[in-house]
Amino acid sequence: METRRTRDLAEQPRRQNADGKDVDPTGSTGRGQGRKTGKPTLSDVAAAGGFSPSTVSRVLRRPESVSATMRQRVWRAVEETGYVPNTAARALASARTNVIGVIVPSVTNSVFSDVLRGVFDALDGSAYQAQFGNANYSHLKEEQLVRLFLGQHPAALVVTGHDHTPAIDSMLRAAGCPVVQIMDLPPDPVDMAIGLSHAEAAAAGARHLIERGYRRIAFLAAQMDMRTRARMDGYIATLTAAGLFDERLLVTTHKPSSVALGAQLCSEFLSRRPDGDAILANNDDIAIGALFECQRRRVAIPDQIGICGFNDFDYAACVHPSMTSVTTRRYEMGRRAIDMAIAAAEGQAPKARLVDVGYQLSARESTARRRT
Amino acid sequence: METRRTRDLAEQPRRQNADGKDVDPTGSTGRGQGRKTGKPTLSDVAAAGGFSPSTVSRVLRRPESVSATMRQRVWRAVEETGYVPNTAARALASARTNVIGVIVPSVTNSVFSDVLRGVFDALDGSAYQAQFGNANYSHLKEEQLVRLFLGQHPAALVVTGHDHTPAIDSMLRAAGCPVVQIMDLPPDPVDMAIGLSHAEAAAAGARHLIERGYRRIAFLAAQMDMRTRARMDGYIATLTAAGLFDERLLVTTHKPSSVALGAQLCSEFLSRRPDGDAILANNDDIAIGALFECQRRRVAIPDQIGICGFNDFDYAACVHPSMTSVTTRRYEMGRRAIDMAIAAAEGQAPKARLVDVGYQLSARESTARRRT
DNA sequence: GCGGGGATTGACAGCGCTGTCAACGATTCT
DNA sequence: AGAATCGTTGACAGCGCTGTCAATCCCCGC
Repeated sequence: METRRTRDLAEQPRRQNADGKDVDPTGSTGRGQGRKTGKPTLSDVAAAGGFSPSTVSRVLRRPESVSATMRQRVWRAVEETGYVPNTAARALASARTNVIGVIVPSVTNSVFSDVLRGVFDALDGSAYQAQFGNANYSHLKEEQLVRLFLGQHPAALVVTGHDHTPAIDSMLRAAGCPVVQIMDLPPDPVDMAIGLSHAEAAAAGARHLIERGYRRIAFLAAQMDMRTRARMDGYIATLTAAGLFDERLLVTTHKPSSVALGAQLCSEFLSRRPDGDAILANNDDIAIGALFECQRRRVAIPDQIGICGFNDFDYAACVHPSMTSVTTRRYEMGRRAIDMAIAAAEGQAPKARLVDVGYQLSARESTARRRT
Repeated sequence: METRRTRDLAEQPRRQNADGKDVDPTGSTGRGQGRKTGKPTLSDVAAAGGFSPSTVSRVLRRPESVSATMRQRVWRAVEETGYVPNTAARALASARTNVIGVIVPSVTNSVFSDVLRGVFDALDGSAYQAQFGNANYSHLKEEQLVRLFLGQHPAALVVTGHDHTPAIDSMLRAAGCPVVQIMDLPPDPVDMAIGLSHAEAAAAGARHLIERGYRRIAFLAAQMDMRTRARMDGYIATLTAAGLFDERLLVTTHKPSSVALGAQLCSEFLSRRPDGDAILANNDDIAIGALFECQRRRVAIPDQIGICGFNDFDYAACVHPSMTSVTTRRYEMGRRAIDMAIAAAEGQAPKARLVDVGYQLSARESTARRRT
């Protein structure tokens, strides 16, 4: 803190007394300016307006419990002093905060940036704020974050997925605050959950490809997290049922998902199975990478190879040829998760513990093969 | 809080006394378990181990100021009680926090998700955490956020850009904590800044197109924020200097940037200027949207139209034809901004107040026109 | 063998706010 | 008119932690 001494503008009257005499223009009993931070406190406001700190607190917390005249006077005093409540003091005294912890496995992944947008929008205008944790697809990191967040008495916690370690699971179940699991439909939700069945969604994509006449359908996936596995399961089940499954159709890696990686996986598939005729991608970035790779190789889409992505990012509809994808409601999950968390934090009984936001197959040109 | 009663696992011994008698196994003077939250407090740890709360606090804050034996005993007691420090109490007592406020204009925009990734990585392993604010490209919202964040005594503040309102500017200058402005090179930094000259970077893109023989070069832009304007200025200056500027080459909108919008802007340009031969896009999503639109119209890239994007997102190199773009170091800005903030928060003098991370032109196929 | 100095540890008073309870009119009811 | 009631406001004791200052102890040199 030595590095910069910005002048403290002291926008408000600061009854500083360099000579030791107490200067209190209001003549009230307030204890004067806050000693530590220099910022006006509740008592300063009370002193300035001539009422008790309790009243000021009340006006700020539950205005309806104070008479209209008093409310007006307090508001004026708050403005005059430029008072800003001290979050830490409030949290300490009330043993609660307005912080909702949100833990996602990645901030880079477009999937989660859509979720975060929903979160921000839901929070906007509410009295709550989010604290984000990036678990980096690591259980260890997730555990640290849950511990850290819970230590701060959050109003609620939003976590991604349901494949927690036992330690995390028991911490969540003992959290003492509402917990919302997002993205999945856990069989045994900790508290509340909002998501979709990734297995079913992927199965729908696979079924679509089969219906369009494709037979040798690869599954391309990176970042083998739980949702990816669930999608793979849905894919395998569908292809097996149709008598089309073959181990060599699975092209996966543990590296994080990206467009470049999609191109790579596509290359691998085409060299491994030169007769391959379709791709079900675990994510749109993989799908679009595969699409570009096909274009580079002058492989015709959708006639030689059909491609179905997953998630339906905004560019899926824009590429040429436009890309078929399984649409997921990521924004909605983020938004409603926070709505549910806030409602629960305020004591409302949840309308539903488990919300299925579903999915939707958005068929476009990349799978529009003429039936064979 | 009525909705769910998760059992409080009370992982640690909780000297609860239902019958009113005080049960204190240690026989020490500690005041027993915390009444409010039920969680163990500093005094509980002290009581459990038989030393004073001050000592425990010291071991946690500045271990080197305590004897090795004591340190060991305290650590053991902390583990036994499962003690987790109360952030609010610490913040209140010490009038400081370990929170670094980070305000960005958008979380959806890939530009900022890269920055955030840098922020998360820099924070990881440090004792600090971030609190994010999404200003939504609104000065009003930004002002609220700055006020809100500053009210919480952050350890530092990271803000985007430098076109703040006077109110924000004076709040930042009076912040009393380190402030890092990112993305730009402000002529008069509030405190510290890390960024690049968007005008120069865009000028480099424009120069590249001119060198490649393009003459009727459009500037496509959405989300007319300050950086977009700076880029437009760089573009205009370069084209004007080359005698190539024409108002009708500017195709802009205030809508938020997206791939779909890029396609739209491209359409508009092509219909407005059927003779247009190149596009300098303000952002890669605009550029890629334009590229797709050209493909849809069977306009040859790079021969009929050359396209240069901005930022160099990971897919720029993957599309077909691969896309020329001006590379910016977004991850680095996020990462180093936090490093600078932490260093300053810990009293170190900044190595530099203004850091220019530069840019780089990544020439690829989309501008590889045979010279005319 | 005793005083001085440094290294450790403990005591204590808040940090700014909230929740609880008491006090105080102003009504309303009997 | 007196009692009971309601609606408001104020007093006060912490919430759990830290910073400061005082107390204690140990080691050394004279």
